[in-house]
Amino acid sequence: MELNYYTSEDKVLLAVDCIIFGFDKHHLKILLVKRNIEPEKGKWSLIGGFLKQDENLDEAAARVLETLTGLHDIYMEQLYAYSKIDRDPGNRTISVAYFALIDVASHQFEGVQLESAQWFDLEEAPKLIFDHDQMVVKAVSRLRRRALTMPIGFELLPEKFTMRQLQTLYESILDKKLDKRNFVNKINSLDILIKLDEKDMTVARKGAYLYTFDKEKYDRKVAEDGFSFKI
Amino acid sequence: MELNYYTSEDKVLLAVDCIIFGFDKHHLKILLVKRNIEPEKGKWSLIGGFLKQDENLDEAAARVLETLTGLHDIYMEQLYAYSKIDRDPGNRTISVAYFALIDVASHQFEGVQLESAQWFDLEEAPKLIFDHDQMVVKAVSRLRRRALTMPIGFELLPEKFTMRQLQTLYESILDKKLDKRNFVNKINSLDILIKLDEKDMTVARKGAYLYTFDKEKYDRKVAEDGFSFKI
DNA sequence: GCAAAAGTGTTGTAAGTACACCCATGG
DNA sequence: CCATGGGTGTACTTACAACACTTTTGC
Repeated sequence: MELNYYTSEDKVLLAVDCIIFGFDKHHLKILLVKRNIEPEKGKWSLIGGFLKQDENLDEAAARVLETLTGLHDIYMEQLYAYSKIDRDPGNRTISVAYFALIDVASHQFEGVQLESAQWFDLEEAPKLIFDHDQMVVKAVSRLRRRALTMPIGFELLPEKFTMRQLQTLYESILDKKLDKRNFVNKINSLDILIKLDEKDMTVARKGAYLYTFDKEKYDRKVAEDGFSFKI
Repeated sequence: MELNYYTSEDKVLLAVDCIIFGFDKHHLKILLVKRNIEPEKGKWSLIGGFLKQDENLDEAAARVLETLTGLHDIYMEQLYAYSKIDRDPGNRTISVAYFALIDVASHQFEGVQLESAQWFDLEEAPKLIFDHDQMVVKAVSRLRRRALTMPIGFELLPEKFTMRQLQTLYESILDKKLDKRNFVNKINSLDILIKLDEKDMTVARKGAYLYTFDKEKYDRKVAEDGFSFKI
């Protein structure tokens, strides 16, 4: 039974749109779809959907992501609410943007083949409908800030990765070259990776050591000391 | 004429709630109201209102603020969208929180007297309705981050202020003591204040020099060099 | 003349940045 | 044996942190 106060107030359509970042060992990518409903049918767009009565925004964003990719338990974060009156010519709609981080390689998701979804290099992405380009710009900037202060880069990498992959990822996110020795020193000084007795031999004759992120150790350090991740 | 696509989708009530920060030369404060509608009538709350069809969220937040305080052209920033299903027992409502910065002293606003609104020291604020406490926590953390990286502290101060007032403001925001000499050196090295030939004689026998924020100079520095404000 | 707040520099320490060579291996 | 990318340490520079005494003037 619902009480229904505020009966005289306007109601609106509330959408979520997801900026999905991926990394394919060389470039930072975003996942886009060809929109299959009017208006703007056939144009490139972020994936999105409408909030339902029985879910909160986080759940709606996760649902939208899972519907397209089949993936769940993905890192997602609310970005910003977009509310320009005529932002969607189809109807007055407010959209709350979310961004998600997934590892392109590890997850062979079916959805991307089935739907008309496609990965784009961030620099080569097409123009998007509505205010979606604006959302992407903000998402990139948020990702950059997060990557510098939280260990979220690992969400974009496979379980096991080389130092060079991690560095390339950071170079993609920050859009600048980093010094190899300084980067390794910095990462090692954080002391939150496990160096495995295993090498990736595909990457060089010599091979390159594989590492994994030690989440337990990281969580312990944060809880115990006032440890804070900083690149 | 409206097109009305998406006709089968659920609509929701969309509210804005404002965390209004002030500074009274000693303490960081927030402005709260005694709620005058059901549910939770009579309890302390952030000021809020519902989004109307003919305005975007920024406009709604500005309207809500002006309705209570009579103030306009106030620094406001969108914080986060809160969407827990039963967050408001009156009805399913999504709320987008905004925070605002105003100078308590310079603005003698009538609203605060008329409505049952009241300034509270941040530490002494009462428990608030719904998820408003959670909003305040996030707003404080956002304010802290902004204050360290953008010149928004001046929004909370009168046009003319002393170095000590600026330092006390930062100490309130960051909730820690700062070293007087280091603080002055840091601020002066930024080179964005104008030192006036005028002293505030109420604050000490000796008097204290007054300063103003040189917004033009700041904007120029940001545009020309890659200058970035950092405390 | 003294209480009360303003004003002012230096030195040590930690973090960041720049930089070049050897190693291991598959072909 | 050589081409390729992996792996490693040091010196310099810059930002941050700690710290104490003199000045002014109303009472």
